[in-house]
Amino acid sequence: MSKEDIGITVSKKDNFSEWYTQVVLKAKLADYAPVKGLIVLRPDGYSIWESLRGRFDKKFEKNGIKNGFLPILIPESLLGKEQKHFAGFNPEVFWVTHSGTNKIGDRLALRPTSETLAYTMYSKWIQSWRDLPLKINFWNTALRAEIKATKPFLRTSEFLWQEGHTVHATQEEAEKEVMKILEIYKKTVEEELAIPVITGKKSEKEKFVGAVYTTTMESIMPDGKALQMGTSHFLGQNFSKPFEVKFADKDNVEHFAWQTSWGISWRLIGAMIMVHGDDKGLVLPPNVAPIQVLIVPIYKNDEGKKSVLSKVEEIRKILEIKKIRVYVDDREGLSPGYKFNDGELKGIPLRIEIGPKDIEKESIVIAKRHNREKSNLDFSEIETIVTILDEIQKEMLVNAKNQANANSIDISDFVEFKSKIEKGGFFNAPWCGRVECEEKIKEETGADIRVLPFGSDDTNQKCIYCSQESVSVPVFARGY
RNA sequence: GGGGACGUAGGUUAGCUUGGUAUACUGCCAGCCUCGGGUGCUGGAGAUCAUGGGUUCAAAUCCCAUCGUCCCCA
Repeated sequence: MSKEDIGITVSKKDNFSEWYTQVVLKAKLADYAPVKGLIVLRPDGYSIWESLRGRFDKKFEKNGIKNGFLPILIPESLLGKEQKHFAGFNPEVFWVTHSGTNKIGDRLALRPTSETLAYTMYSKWIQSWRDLPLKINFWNTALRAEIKATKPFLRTSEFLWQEGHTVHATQEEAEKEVMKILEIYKKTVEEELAIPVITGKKSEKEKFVGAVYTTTMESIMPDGKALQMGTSHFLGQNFSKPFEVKFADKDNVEHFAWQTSWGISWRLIGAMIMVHGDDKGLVLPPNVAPIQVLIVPIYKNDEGKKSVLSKVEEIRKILEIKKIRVYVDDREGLSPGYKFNDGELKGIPLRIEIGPKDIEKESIVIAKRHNREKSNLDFSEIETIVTILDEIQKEMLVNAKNQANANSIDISDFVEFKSKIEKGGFFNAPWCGRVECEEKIKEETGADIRVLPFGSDDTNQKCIYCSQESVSVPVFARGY
């Protein structure tokens, strides 16, 4: 590896896939595990996850959702109880067949998702209307054997996620919950990760196996491909019936309950990398950055070192009182330039440079990561860094929105659709609502219906494929 | 589902055609020098050449098998 290779060696524009992998590895977010399709999360990567998790937990808690923990093994007999669900997941289930040298009769699945296990428990816990609603969230991992090419965070055979499972007395309440969760997801992703999303429903073909319907949030990546950012499912009574999740109502009549399930995964980290990163490496939104401010002290000799470092300490204290996460890079034997590049590779949102010249002028140099702008800031204005970080966070969302808009088009001609899909993008195209057309479009273009955005019903147009009357204008795209 | 590439030090890799005890850079360690955009010098540690078998006086190199990983396209 030459010196240049410490950093990112390909441009995001020319080789997106390679660029992405390099950022993940070189920014030390994750590394490949010795088993195909699995990755190891390193502290910088895990810290982002923890931070995101904290933001979600706060909102879940406000909504009356508590955290629990489920074991990882599910007996086949349970997993198979809801047949469509089982058929959907079976091809990618890892099975545990032995305990030590003994063969296990009812083999055990490493959970691909936990509906069947959770609802087995729920049926024990719920007897009365007084037990409802029951709202539990689980932070864990799920395992799905990926045959397709894997990619850190985006497609791995084991992934970190949360799966929430709620139970309600009425259909109306359950459906409200589905929407409430989707709103929490959208808000959190936009506010914390600075990634705009489009929310709506999945088509019948793309919905979660076992759900009545699936709501989703989708984002467009810079390479024009769509990424599913999170889903919230209305399960109706599809699971409560086979799993006997039922309760006695006030009138003492027994009813099957209404259920929801929903999840987001560390894919969100992958999305964040893709949307914000650049040729210098990772770019982190301040809200989730493990380190928000990097301070690089610059000095020529011991005397300069002393005065610079004491000033640095002063600044650090001011920032820490303001609850800003600060790291002083006082590593010996490394040049400032090295430290600048290192901080940029890791995506630290704001860098402070302070040397003898600055002490003299009573100011510091600040460099913003997201637009790489440098400017001066007086000692007396250090506290405004709180506001600056806030502005960065907002600017990143605006930039991402512009990027997403530039990648979305309204389209009503299939020939044009086919010719333009190669370059990627979100295509808003009218559709008749029939699965045959959906399948044909997928077959001929590789694009599927990512989302039927809320409010996209439209009967005044012609289906882009069959020209029959449209029912809506979904977002078509090729996906990850 | 289809196709391709690869496995040699922590990382990237040379050597393989034509068999003869492994090359460099980077990273790491120690010391010195430096420090406003990936510093320089000196010294040092680090490799059962993926695994198993075969051919041979001799295998990273040739042959067979196995395992593993990555990438691209639908």
